[in-house]
Amino acid sequence: MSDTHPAIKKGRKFDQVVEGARTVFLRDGFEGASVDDIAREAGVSKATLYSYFPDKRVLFLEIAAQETKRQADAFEERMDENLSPEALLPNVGRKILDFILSDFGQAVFRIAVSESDRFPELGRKYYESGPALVAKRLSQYLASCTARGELEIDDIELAAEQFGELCKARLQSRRLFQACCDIDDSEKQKVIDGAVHMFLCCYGVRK
Amino acid sequence: MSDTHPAIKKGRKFDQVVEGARTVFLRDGFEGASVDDIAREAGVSKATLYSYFPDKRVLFLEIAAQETKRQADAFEERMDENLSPEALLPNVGRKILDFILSDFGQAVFRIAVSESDRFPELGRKYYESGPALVAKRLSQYLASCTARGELEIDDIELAAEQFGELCKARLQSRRLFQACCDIDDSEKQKVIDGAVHMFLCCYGVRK
DNA sequence: GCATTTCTGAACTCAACAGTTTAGTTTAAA
DNA sequence: TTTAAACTAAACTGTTGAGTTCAGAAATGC
Repeated sequence: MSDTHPAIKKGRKFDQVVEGARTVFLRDGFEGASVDDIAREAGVSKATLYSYFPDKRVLFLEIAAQETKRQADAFEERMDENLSPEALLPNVGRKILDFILSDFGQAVFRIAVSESDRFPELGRKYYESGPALVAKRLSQYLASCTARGELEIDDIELAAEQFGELCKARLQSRRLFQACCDIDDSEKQKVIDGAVHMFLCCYGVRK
Repeated sequence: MSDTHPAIKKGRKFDQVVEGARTVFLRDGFEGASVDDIAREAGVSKATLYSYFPDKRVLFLEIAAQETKRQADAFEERMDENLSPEALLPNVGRKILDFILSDFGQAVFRIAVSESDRFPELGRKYYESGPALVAKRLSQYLASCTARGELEIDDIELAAEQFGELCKARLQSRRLFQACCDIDDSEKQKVIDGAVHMFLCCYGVRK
């Protein structure tokens, strides 16, 4: 942001520009967003906007970088490795699902999918700071569980990705393709419970 | 196509137009495609194109409808209900995964995601003729397995969706976000085996 | 107060693109 | 071979949107 690269920030309305761009790009995508829209939303003149960013592309990439970072931060917190899978997985699952179904999660996903052709870097960054990061954190936790003998997993990374996948079952596509109005809480819980059950069924140690 | 609605088809180049539009729309999306491009790709003049379709939107929806139907056809064949899950699931999983990773599957998914805001109908249709259809067919099969006592499932539809989800683990996003060059066969097989194993582990009857 | 930097807004250029028109050419069928 | 329908090429209109320019207004620092 402005604080990290003060050299880039020359004026007082930098943050307004970024904030406006964020709103409009997340709402309309790259092509869909017009620079005039962004300037209006930011409460700033076009000339000001162009004094900060050389073109629309660069502005977009700046926003995309910020948002993937924001996404990464949402998952960066380490999991408590001492908790049992029975206790921890439902919470993690719920967090993943809530994020995916949130307006922000949907918007970022949509942008990443539709623009990763035009901006390959963006696709990779989204992947690294989203799905890959979650899988990595989860893998670390699962490894400690297997070390403690609470789980039995041969391919830990695959297991982590399977769990992530199971949490999205049904609901991600339903929301993405507007196949439903809204998703109530009990339905989310059913999916999470199913994911945890299936996971422990497969990788839990026999009692 | 032309044969199903001969009333719409007035001239001999109808199919060329559709074919060209298909190529360009799948490659560039709705905004990214220009009508001049389509006409050039189709080997047809713009006037001819506009003699068939009133505007770009309608042309796009025609293509989208065709492609979702094509997608549906790929999964329409009934599964052999007499096969055991151990025998059938790996094949089904492989089919799902291959489709998702194919150029066509990727292109249609990408279009559906990025245009379902502009064309809500498209999103719904994609969903119905893709994920929902697969889940439905799979549910029917799983029901017959539980009836035979080969599987033990309480929520059959959820189970079907879980299996579908497991088959995409890791590889769909990897491909979608260009986080890899290409995906070799052994990796696909590993994911499918993992999916089948997990599924049977959870829903298979104890032996 | 005065000077400097930042910002404004409105008008502008330029290119791309959707859709139309027209005058003339090709095709195919009778 | 004639005729009508289908098609073409190319020029044209109107719009939208990216990026620029500039004369002047507002904020900031001294």
